[in-house]
Amino acid sequence: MSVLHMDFKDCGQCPIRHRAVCSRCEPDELEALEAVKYYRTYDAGQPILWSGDHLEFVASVVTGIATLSQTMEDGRTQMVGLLLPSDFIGRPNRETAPFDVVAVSDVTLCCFRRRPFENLMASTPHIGHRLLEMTLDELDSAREWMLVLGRKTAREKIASLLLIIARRDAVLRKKVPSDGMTFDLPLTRESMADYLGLTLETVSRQISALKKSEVIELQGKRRVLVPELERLVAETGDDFDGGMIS
Amino acid sequence: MSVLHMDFKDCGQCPIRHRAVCSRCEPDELEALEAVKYYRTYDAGQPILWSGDHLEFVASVVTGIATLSQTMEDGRTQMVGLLLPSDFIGRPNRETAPFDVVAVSDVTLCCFRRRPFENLMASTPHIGHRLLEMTLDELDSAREWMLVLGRKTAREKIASLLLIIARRDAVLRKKVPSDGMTFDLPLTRESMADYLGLTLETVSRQISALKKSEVIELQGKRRVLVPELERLVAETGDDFDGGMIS
DNA sequence: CGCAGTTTTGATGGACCTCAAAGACCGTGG
DNA sequence: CCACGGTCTTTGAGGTCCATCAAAACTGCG
Repeated sequence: MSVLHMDFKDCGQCPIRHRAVCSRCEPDELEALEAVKYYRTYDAGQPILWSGDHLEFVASVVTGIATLSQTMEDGRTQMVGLLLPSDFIGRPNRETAPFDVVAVSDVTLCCFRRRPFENLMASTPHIGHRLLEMTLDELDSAREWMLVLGRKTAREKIASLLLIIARRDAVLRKKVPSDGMTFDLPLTRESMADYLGLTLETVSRQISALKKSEVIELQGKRRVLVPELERLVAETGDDFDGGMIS
Repeated sequence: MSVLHMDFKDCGQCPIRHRAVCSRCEPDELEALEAVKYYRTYDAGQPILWSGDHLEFVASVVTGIATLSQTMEDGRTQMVGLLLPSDFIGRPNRETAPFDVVAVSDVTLCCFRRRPFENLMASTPHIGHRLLEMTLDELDSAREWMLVLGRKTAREKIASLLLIIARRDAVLRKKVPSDGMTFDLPLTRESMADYLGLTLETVSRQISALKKSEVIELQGKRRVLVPELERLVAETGDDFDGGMIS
């Protein structure tokens, strides 16, 4: 951990340098950002922010995975986003967090105190432009997910989630999703259920069903092999691959 | 219609001047925008954009209501957004429309050809800032809607939708939602079903049920009276009012 | 081994969907 | 004025998918 920590103290070495909110910055802008940034780490399972918390910082996810979720008083939970490396947490000009943010794996954040960040945004248009672009992408993803939540069957929901994870995983290792690929599920059955608007039992049953139909194979409980990508895509209910990864 | 048309040829007279993407612009910036804008109108029911269409313009809704939706090949439809006056359609730096846009009522758009708009955005930061702010708000709304779609019961979904429409209606007439207020449903039962991830029969049944429980009264099929706002809020499943309108 | 957390599997019930038909509303034309 | 058709809405009957409740199997770890 501390080794990594060392590594990206210098923005030039940062693993998310080319995708994060800072990706468009010129060297001098980067220097200004570098002056107000600091790193924080969270262990798997730890909360990062509670809904309603005062926002003292905004941040980029550098490593690890976090979830964005909402919970009703009676305990019903809906995950509203999956935060992967380079994704942005928080928003300028807002005092409080609108959702819960929880570290799913060990997480490292690159944080900026909110006020200085807001000032910087006003003076360096590249940050604002990139943030707009990222936010528009997030909005499209959220809207696509609304179709999954509102209209898809349990089986289609599972297939959709598996496909998304498969694609993101492929992007991370700079490969193209292909037949025979394998990937790890970063989420528990319960988290998957919270993402999909199902119960964990239904998630388990549908994964078993997809296995039985030979759409996927399991290597242990968390590792998935996709023999034929086309068959998984067919199970999502979408007509075709839907135009690549986000 | 043509009277209105005359009215907002001058941005200074525009009804959405203070909320739309142009709301932060200085007089000279407004002049530049004014040079590339033009109005288009659509009759109720007309499509404005099909998913996949080449985007030649971006636009603000000036009057009327439009929906943003997605349809699967087998016909299942999910509405992913409701576009009201001042809401923005399209996105800079994207060639094609990601969703269908349909006029629900008669609609007037203030359009900007996309290229000139993109250039303007690069030179006038106020537009980009406002668009970022609006997009972040939209993203929060979309995420809140994911909880409705994923976790709420049919009755809670209906109550949530009614409350949202009630609040937006109150904002439009510059009032505060209150006991005894009335408002019109701009959507058919089928559109409501598409918004809520239900069937139109279930929507109808749950509206009847809320009427029977005296949470709402109906004046005709499209006009709703809310005797006690608190009771409607209670039916949404949310703990309390959730911090005002967006 | 024994325990806690996670996952699977089974049995049952209920919320919502599907199919069907009747009722309400509205404009058109006789 | 009423008949007529079209659209929207309501209501009913029955079935299905998924939630709920319950218990067993698996996994990792002290």
